Amino acid sequence: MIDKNKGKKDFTNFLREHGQRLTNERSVVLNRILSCTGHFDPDSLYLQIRQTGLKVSRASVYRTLNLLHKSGFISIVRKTEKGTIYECVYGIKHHDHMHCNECGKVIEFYSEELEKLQEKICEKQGFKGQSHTLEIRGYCAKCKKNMK
Amino acid sequence: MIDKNKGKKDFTNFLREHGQRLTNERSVVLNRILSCTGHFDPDSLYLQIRQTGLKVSRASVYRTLNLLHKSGFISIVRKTEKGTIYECVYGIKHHDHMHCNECGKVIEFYSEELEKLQEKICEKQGFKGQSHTLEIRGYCAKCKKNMK
DNA sequence: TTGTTATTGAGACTCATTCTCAATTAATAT
DNA sequence: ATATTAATTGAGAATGAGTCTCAATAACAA
Ligand SMILES: [Mn+2]
Ligand SMILES: [Mn+2]
Ligand SMILES: [Zn+2]
Ligand SMILES: [Zn+2]
Repeated sequence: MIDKNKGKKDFTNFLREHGQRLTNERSVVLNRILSCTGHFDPDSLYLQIRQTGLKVSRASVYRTLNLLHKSGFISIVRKTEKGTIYECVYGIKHHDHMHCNECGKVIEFYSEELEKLQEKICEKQGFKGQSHTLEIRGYCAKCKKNMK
Repeated sequence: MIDKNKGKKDFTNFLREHGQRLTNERSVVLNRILSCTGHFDPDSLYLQIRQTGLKVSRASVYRTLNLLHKSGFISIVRKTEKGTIYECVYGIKHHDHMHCNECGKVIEFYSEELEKLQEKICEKQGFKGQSHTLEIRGYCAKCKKNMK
């Protein structure tokens, strides 16, 4: 389970280093994304927050998401026609995604071998890799079967 | 070099199969993207076309780019705040990208080993991979040096 | 506390992309 | 070739995710 107190402390430190403050609004958004298990989009997040009775404006949600992205708490899963999809990566093992073109299902996977190979490829180019996004698109097992 | 005639034929076939027609406008856009060596965005493409004296509306450029994407002539490199960046992939060997966070340089690379490994990983999940996008972000050799 | 400065929120604004619909054009039938 | 039918185009309006403005407010340091 994710340690929210540590998260709060880490985020505060990030903000401090940039001359910024931990406000109530930022704290609310932070808490919400630390509770998110899956992928999410800004507006759903906003609505979820409002449903709990807390008041944070859309502008602040967007602003905070940008901060959380810069500080590495969340990462962008993909950008669709309808907006950006994020996921919380704080205290969560890195993984990549497969995306079913038919039903939209998302499969998360991790391969040590794949990570190592990417590092090797970066070295060959003199490139210092920091992060990466790999999305494999195609058909999940179920949809694959239904196609015949 | 890319065979534009074959390209035209292939695109026409795609359109026919969908009850659509190869118009002058679509032909102009197709020709332009087949001449593109690097990455491009819709509006630059539109302006390039206008500069050659040809008349194609923005709406048609966008519409045709969508068709070219669906038919596999172009692929989306990345979506930025400022819009979508495409590249022509017709008759061009697949590759992935490294992106320098500092200077914006883009390195294209290809690794047979990486492709094979991805296939293996897909099989393990019962997933039928069709396409993928891998973007590695970090620092290019030059920027890496300038950081110290 | 007090002073200083960052932050917030409502709504205006941006701008890439899509939509509308009357006029036009490609493909097909006669 | 000409008429028929349906797809396509373009100008500009519309959409909508995300950003910006700025007066009011809250965080923080002393
Ligand atoms: Mn994920
Ligand atoms: Mn490329
Ligand atoms: Zn599926
Ligand atoms: Zn660089």
